Amino acid sequence: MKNDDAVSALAALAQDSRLDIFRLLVKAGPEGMPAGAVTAAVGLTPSALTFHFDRLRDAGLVTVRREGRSMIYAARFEIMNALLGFLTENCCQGGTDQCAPATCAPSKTIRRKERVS
Amino acid sequence: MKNDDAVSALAALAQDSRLDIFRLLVKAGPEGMPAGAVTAAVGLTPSALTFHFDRLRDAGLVTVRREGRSMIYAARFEIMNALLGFLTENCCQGGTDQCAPATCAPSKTIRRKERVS
DNA sequence: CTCACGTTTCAGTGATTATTGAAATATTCC
DNA sequence: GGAATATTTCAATAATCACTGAAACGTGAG
Repeated sequence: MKNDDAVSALAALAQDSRLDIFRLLVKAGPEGMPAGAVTAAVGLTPSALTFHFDRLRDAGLVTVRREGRSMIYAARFEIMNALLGFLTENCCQGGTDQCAPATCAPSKTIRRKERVS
Repeated sequence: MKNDDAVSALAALAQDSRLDIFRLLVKAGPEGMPAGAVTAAVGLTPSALTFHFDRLRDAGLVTVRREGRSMIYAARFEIMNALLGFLTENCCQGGTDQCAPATCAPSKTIRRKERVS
């Protein structure tokens, strides 16, 4: 992942509603979910949603496909993964073990106290 | 790390010059480096630099201290770490192993030629 | 004290962002 | 075909952003 790609991915996630939207899509898994369901969940107008989806899509973080009259959006985990890789590399070049590897696999095993939603 | 903190950290890094600046500070290590050195490296005016430093500082990603007439900026690795943790958690909740843990520990093995001091 | 240095503060500017509401588009059902 | 549903497109608007240049501030040197 190049510098520019990282910047657009970061920019795509650097907004309240958009981060919410992406988290929803991550929870929805590779199948994705229809735009309407996201609209209902985050409480924005449909056109505002389209605006945010476009930005996420430009950054490569989501895909979209039509299914009947619905548009199904889905997270692209590979890109999110690439972003994490980029950040980890750029965070850890100090060489002084500042970034513990433990930080990066808390999803299933370790449960932190900072569970906020 | 809360949702809002993540958004400001992401926003702080979601900009070309600022990402460059932060990477420089990461390379500089916990000691940090004076604002002037950063100015010279990224080619912006001093006031533009102050603008970006402020944003990074608001997000908690850097600290600053005075040393003589210089202001020494340094990356806060703990915050970057917290951001990575937040993103990893929010990327991996799909439960389907989409985010391999392998992505997260490339720091020590690979050494680049970009040794600058 | 005065000067030079390194950096910040401030006012101003053009570009981008998030949002709204109305109209247009695509699809299914009757 | 016509109505209903799901979503996008478009124009407009207020807020925020990145940047510039001039002035101010704090610090050390002579």
